[in-house]
Amino acid sequence: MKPVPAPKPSSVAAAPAIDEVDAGFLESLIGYNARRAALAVIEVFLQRMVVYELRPVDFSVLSLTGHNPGITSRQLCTTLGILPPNLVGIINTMARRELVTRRPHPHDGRAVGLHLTAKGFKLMREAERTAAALEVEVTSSLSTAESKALITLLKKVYQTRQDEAARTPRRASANQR
Amino acid sequence: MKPVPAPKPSSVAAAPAIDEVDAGFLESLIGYNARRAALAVIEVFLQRMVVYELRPVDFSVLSLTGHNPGITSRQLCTTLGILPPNLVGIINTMARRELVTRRPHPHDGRAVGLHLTAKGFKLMREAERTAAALEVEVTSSLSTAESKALITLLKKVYQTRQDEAARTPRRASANQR
DNA sequence: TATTGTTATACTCTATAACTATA
DNA sequence: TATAGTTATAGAGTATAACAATA
Repeated sequence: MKPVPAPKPSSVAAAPAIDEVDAGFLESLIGYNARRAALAVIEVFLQRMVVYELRPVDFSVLSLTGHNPGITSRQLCTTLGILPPNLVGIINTMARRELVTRRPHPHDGRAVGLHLTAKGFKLMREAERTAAALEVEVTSSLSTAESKALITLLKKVYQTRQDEAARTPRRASANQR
Repeated sequence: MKPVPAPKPSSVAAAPAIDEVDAGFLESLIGYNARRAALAVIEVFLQRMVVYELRPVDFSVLSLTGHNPGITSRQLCTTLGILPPNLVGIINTMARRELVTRRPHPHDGRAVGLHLTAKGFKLMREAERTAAALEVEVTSSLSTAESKALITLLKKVYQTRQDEAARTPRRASANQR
């Protein structure tokens, strides 16, 4: 983006140098732009959540469990698009930190209901407040209407994908993301 | 957010089961929605690019090199937000596949200019066509105006983040996400 | 027979340190 | 001294297979 000295009118255009990268094609793709935006926001998220020792997944599990007392591992996996083996460690760590407890499921002996402790709820409230503040910051270049529109459009994209995947059963219900 | 059967007026609310997960809070966050949308689109992208043996990074490198002949590794890294050590293997593989060649940089003996071979250009054109087709598909639930708006809004989010990071030099220019 | 939760493990992606050649 | 490219390696994140307990 800086002013560049005019290219030497020299002869051999054999292997010219690039001074301004043209990423035009990539920037026309939803996937590319959505990934860049997600990474940019998550970068800030990571910084702000360090004090709570919460990674994005941890935050998601905390928030979902707080708003859905008794939720099962399976439900967390389906909602967040993560695999059961990878959730075990997350829950274990949170249990060791005394943020969540496992209680027997009311009518399924295989399943376990997850619940936040008082400490867990306190952390959830603080972390959600921080996330909400961060949200305002990250959307500072957008109007309120634009922020709402952005979220609506993003949901349309992934919910449509999700529905189509459900309508095209690969075997049963495709598990991930 | 779907209608939920009225809670049984039963007695012990000890450990109720969750039948519909409320992800309301998470769904209010740009980062969460952008990540979900990116993953949904990339999933389709992965499937369609299998025939070309191109992962998203490979595609990006191929496209950028095709549109910017003579681009350096450093420029690719900066543009795509990947680290130099992780790019080496990508370029090596693409060179082994005879898609790119390394040529001396016109006026910097340390740098190497990257160029597509004829085979590389052919693959780039095919892959870009596929990506463009996929784009139409993935935005089927959006109007043309909505698709354009979505991309504009996403760019606003990450370009603002990017600019602020540049204005707050942590040491020099913070390289990575 | 199918599903929940779990262990063990492999694979991919991303990050850090250190080296060389050139500027 | 700083930068471009590279090597080796460490660490996260994500994936598959297989098992016990329950449905």
